[in-house]
Amino acid sequence: MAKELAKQYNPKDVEDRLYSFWLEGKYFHAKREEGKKTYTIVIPPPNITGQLHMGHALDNTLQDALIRCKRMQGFDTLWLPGTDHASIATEAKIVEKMKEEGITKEDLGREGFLKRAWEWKEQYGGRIVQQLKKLGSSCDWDRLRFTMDEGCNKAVKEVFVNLYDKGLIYRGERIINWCPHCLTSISDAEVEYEDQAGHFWHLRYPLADGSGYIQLATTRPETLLGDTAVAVNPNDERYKDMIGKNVILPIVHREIPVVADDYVEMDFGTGVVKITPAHDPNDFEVGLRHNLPVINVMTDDAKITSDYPAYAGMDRYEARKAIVKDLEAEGALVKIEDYSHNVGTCYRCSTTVEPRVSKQWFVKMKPLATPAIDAVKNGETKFVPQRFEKVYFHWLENIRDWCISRQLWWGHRIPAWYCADCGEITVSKTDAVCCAKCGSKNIKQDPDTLDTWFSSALWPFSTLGWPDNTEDLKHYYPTNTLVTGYDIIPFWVMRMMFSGIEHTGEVPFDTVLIHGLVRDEQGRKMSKSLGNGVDPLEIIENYGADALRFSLITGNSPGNDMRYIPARVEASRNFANKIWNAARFLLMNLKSDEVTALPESLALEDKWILSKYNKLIKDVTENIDKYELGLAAQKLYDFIWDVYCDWYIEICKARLNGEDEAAADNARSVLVYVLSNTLKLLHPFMPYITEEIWQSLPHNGDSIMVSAWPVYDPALDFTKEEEDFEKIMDAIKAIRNRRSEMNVPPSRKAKVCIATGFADVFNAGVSFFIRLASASEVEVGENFDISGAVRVVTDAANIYIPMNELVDVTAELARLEKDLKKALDDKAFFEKKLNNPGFVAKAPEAVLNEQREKLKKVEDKIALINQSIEDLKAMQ
RNA sequence: GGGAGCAUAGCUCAGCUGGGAGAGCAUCUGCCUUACAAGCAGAGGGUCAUAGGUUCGAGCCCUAUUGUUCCCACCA
Repeated sequence: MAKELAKQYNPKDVEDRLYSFWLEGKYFHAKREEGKKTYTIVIPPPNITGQLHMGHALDNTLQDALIRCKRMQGFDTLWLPGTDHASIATEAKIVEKMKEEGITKEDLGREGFLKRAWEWKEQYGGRIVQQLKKLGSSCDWDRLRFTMDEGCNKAVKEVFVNLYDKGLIYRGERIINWCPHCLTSISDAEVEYEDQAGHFWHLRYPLADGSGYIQLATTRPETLLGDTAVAVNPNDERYKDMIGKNVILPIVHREIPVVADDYVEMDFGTGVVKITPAHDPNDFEVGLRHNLPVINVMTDDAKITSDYPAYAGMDRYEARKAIVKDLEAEGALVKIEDYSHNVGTCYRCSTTVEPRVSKQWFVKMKPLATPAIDAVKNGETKFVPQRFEKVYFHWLENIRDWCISRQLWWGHRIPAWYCADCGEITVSKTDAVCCAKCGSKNIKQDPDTLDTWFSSALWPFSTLGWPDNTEDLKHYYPTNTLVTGYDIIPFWVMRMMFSGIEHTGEVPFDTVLIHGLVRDEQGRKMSKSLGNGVDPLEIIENYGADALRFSLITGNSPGNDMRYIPARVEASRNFANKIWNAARFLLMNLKSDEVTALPESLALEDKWILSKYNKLIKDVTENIDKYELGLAAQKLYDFIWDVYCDWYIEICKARLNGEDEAAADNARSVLVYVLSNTLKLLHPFMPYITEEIWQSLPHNGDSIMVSAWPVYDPALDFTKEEEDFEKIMDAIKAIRNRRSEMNVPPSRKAKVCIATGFADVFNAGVSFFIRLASASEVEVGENFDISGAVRVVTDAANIYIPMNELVDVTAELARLEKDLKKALDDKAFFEKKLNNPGFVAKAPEAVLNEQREKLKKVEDKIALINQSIEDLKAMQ
């Protein structure tokens, strides 16, 4: 048949064509096959505004590898894809775009804005899906979901109402994190803290009775406008008699009390804290304890309110300057120190968060957190690597109520209506038309939307049809593996866990596979502002999806960050090319398209490769089962390149080019058998090239992706033959080594005489020495009486290469002495170990035997070297 | 302040339940050997951060130290 393939693998000729082929074959589609075990992954839904980045590439490569493997192993697999509406991120982008056009949200109104947002979603929401396809992701696209589609909306309302009815959702006036740029509240998890250089302003507040001053320090002097007390520690002797007195707030000249509260550290600063309940979470708590008034001094965009005409309209930093100046003028400023402190910023826009008291909706977390903690503690869900459990526990154990309302339009609108007549709140799954209490039609829906993570928290079951008890839900829930980065644990993993347990009574997945970040070459986080992001699509364009996938899978261990190193992608590309060329070689030598069985009579080398391949199946399968994908991929790399290509193909050339047609046919069968089955093992990692080659080789079935995963076969365990063949390999390596040391070019052939006690083994390998060890002819015997030969000794043979003119007996002796010394050192090493009574008594039998065998081999080798040395000496 | 990760070849990193240290890239030496120069055959290069400990045996387990990265945290 002699098919002609291009000399180099060209992914562009292959990828789109095969992806279409897979789609047409509906191989990605989950069919709900009765009687099969299920395996389900729900995708971490990428933001509709997003573009594929390296993090997605890694995350989805891992998922695809797992799902493809399980699919081949016969599971009823579902990889459910979808996208996230990403309320705050998307709304910010749209607003920004509108700004360029000179329009504001208010210009459009809610309806108009949402229309625009949906248009945006239609335009860009599909982009990321297309990009995931370029990676080779085998998602069930027929089940593509969106966090704001009809089903997810239904689930969101159901959950909201359920939690409200149980008293787990409430509305309250609390201090929350407010982003003055995004103009919305954000949750604790959405605040990122960073160290910022700032100042410490030391101030003094005069006591109202004129008996002196109290001195304190602050990093935010502008909040002084809202001070409603100063606090000291109740045990602080210095201030004991001031407790209960009043001080006069500088500038504002309002009298405020001195209160005693444990929150104040005596050793820090002066031991006095100004209390601004409206603008600091701790002060808010102090305020609650002491019934202090809450005075909000800022507008929603962090400008001073009109209550303070001198500063009204100034933003918080302008106001700070002005106030400091005024404090100084009033003599209230004692000194200014440089000070570095932790400042909360918005995780979306990096604006400094302003703590603010406002009326928001909250989820009561404690009752939900406890079962979620237990589920991981008792092993219902496990983290891989396990250490990430700590992050999970830490968040859940210290959790505060979750602020879920957002002052945004793009998202799930809160299903609560307020009655203008009686003030009752009506919470309903369906749109309310009248007040549930008084029946008044004068009701208004809450204008706010829900935190985007509120809907993602339901993702593993909302996408399967919940709250309806659909076939998919019955079949595929709970899901199996959740794959995500460690940075998403508090945002998403934790919330899916408590939501799943609360609403379905089951954990949403049994395993959370955590991976790290993909960093740039210098180890920096990839970011837009640094401009150091690497575009996975560009890499696919240049090197192919398989090369990208393989380099993301190998060379890192679960949970650890990795760097993107171009040379590694190149190495993976080269690996793809290597496989490609191995296949080309086979195709050039095959005679038919028919699948042939393994031959009845296997040659030594056939048994060797089959045995190696058989062990590979076991190793790779075990590694994947343990989520050690990097190890599995590495083993495949080594097997294909070093074992199959560098040795087995080379060895087979003798038979393929030989006279014996039957022997050549046998070689063909084994070559095809091993390659096409190894391709199956590699398929989860490199789906395209494996499919392309598998299809061009003799095969049964339509696609490698639905072929059966190879299984370890005890009948292919040829340990004895493996050892025998390795005797030949050792000899070939030793000859090559010695020739290289002596700078003998491969073109210079020489006779090889092998003195060995394993004559039958070496006789079976004669042709290999000719092809791989530059032998002109090979003679195998027990003893040779040759003068002036180059000597090579292995533990199984004494090899003579008569290249008289090259032989320098002195040099030859020196080499042998060197070999001998090494062998004697080895012998001493093993003897020492085996003479250690502790070792013999306590080491496991297998280890003992292994060491004994190694000793035996080295002793054999020493005997052979000694013999060779004596021969040479006799000739001198 | 609490917690976690990392420290192994010149560089980037593997090393699964402890049994004589590995890969890719880089370097050096030979090779266009009719699958592949994106290749083949060889070679050099490591006190596995430091100090203790457990063990017959430690890169791996324990303790401390140093350096580094990250996460969390209310010291104004």
